[in-house]
This record gives sequence, structure tokens and C-alpha cells, in this order.
Amino acid sequence: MLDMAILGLLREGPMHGYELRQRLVDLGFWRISFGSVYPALRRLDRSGWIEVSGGSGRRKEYRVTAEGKEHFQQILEDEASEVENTTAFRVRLAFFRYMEPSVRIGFLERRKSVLRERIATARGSLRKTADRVDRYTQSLMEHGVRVAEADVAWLDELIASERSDAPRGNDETPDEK
Amino acid sequence: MLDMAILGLLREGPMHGYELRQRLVDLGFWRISFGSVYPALRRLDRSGWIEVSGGSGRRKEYRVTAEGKEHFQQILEDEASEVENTTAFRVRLAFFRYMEPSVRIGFLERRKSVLRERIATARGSLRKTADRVDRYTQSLMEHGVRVAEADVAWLDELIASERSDAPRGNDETPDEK
DNA sequence: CAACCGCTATATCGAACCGATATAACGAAC
DNA sequence: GTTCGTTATATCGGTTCGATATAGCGGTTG
Repeated sequence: MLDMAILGLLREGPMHGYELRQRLVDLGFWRISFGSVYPALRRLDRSGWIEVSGGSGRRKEYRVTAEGKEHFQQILEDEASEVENTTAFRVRLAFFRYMEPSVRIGFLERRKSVLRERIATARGSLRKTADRVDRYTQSLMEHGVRVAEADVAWLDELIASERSDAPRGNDETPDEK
Repeated sequence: MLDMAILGLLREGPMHGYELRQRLVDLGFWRISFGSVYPALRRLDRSGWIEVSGGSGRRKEYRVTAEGKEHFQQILEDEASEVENTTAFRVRLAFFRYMEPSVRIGFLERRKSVLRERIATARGSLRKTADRVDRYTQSLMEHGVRVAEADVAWLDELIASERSDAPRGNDETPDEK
């Protein structure tokens, strides 16, 4: 999750921890803390996925290695990985440009079906508990359903524009290695 | 956060851990795990805010104590507490019935101003990075702004209905201590 | 009826993450 | 020239997550 976000940002060029965290916050994913960033950088280094330059002291530069790029691609495109977690999905979407169109559509569709299920469940739970629950909780659940529906509509737009870009599966990437 | 949610649910009657977690999931706050629930119950017990009946083995019943109710009220109404965290705000809203109307409006207004700020920031960041950022990230940010605006509109509804219930500030609670 | 399956229920473990805090060097203002 | 805000790295305790273990209970099916 954090690992993916960091590796993805470092793919665009080397950065130091503070800057990395700032970019993470700016993208509006979640309000990540230094207590997560620095341990994450250390463990990415231990795993050999990033390299550090500019020894102990101030301003260390982190740069992704070849193995790091490979690992990033793996965790990014892993179909089994969570599409249920909103944050995880959004991070993935921010790195969609590194996926092939067909893989992109797969993620969008899976996310859509998760949201559909969630809407159905929420609707059912609303009908069941309509009288037992106070108006605030009810309003909260109704609003939740509306937002989820807006999410689905947005996903539909993304899927549509994805399909219109590459009508026939993946003939967008003819010269793959 | 979890503590507040648990105490709030236990206010409605004694429950065991599994049921508690199920209610938490049903309310759609977040997909809470047992690895959070049971440690939370133990620490609430250690603090004297809940009581356990039905010794070691299966099916323990938890019940909130008098001090627990008092503590719940304190953390629920604490104005300094986070209105920035979406989950925390939603949990609080689910227990709005335990707040006085004026306190409720305060929370709604603070939440609204947080969202307004966030919208302004996101808009600024959209303008600044419109060309540097790919279309997925851009769509993500735009969608985020739309959702936040829908949230603000929803908060406005809640505030309006709150004020129409108690038109003149806080003359609903004339016999305050 | 016993063997099996799925659900209820409690519990723990390691890893990840958060929020607060410490530290320090830098640049700008006053 | 000292005070202040920003950049920057780092750690600490506590909370939460996800996975997993364990076991009793109720139903069903061969």
C-alpha cells in the first residue's frame, strides 16, 4: 500500500523522504505521517527495492532500483489485491498509466462490482432497520448509498473512455518486448 | 475511535464481542477486525468503562459501566476531537442523539469548514498540476472534489433540519446546570 | 449416527500505521 | 544576532489490520 505509493512516486525520479510525504499528501490519498514514511523507506531499502544516497545526516535521496520497478509492477497489477479498500484502489488508479488497458478495465470492473454489492447490502440494511435506527444514522446510510452510486457512475465513465481508446482489447501495445 | 463506537453500541444494551463487531460492520463505518475489537474490549475493561460477565470460555457479555457512560459522553462531545477524519466524524454522527442540539450544530459546522478548505486546496492543486498529472489522477481529484461538494450539501441539509428543530440557538436546554 | 460443513465465538501474533515528539540546520525577518 | 518558520530525519508507544488458530454448535447427508 504505502510501499506501492512510494515506489510509484520514485519511478518518476529520485526524491527525499520529506518531499515524498508531501507529494503523497498533495495527491490527497490519505494524510500519511512520517512515522509511516521513514520506516517504509528503511524496509524498501532492506528489500533492495530502493537505494539511498547521501549518508547519515540531512537530505537523503532515494531512488528505485531495477528490482524495485519489477516489484512495483507486480504488486500494481496483482489482480487478487484489494479493490475493496478505497484508499488502495485510489492509489492504484493514480498509477494506471503503468498498466495495460485490459488490466485497467479489469480493476475498474472489479471495483464497480464491489461497490454494487455494497450498495445492495446498505439498501437491505436500510429497509430492515429503518425504524430501529435514528434519523442521523439513517441519513448517514442514505448519503453513503448516494456517494457510492456517484462512484459507480464515475467508474462507468472511466470504463467507457478506456474502451473507446482501445476498442479491441490490447492492440494498443503492439511492440511489447 | 473504536472505544467510542464500542461504548456507544453498548449503551443500547449488553453484547458480546462477535455481535459488537457485526453491528460495527453493519453500520458501514469501516471493516473492523477482531484483532482490534478484542484488545479494545480488554483495554476498556482495564479502564473500568465496561464490565465482563461469563468467565473465560465462550460467549462473554460486555456491559458499559456508569463511568463508561460518563467517559463516552466526554469523548463524544469533545470539541477538540478530530472532525478531519471522515470515519471519526461518521461514528460521531451515528451517536448524535446523545448530544445536545447546539453541540450537534457545532460539529456539523466544523466538519463543513474542513471540507470547504479541502475543496479549495484540491482545486488549487488541480490548477497547478493540471498538465503535469495524467488523466487518471486528474479524474480522481475532480471526482474527489465533486464528492466533497456533495458532502457539504448534505451537511447543509442536516444543519438546516437541526436549526428548524431548535430555531433559537439553545433555548432547547433551559435548565442546564 | 457419525462424519463433515459452515457459522458463531474468542483469542493471539507480527507487521503496519498513526500521532506526538525530539532534534537540528537552514533562511528570512526584525 | 536572535527569533521564527520551514525543511528534514528520526523514534516511540499505542492502535489497528489481516491472517490464523481453536473450538463448540447446529444442520445435513450419505
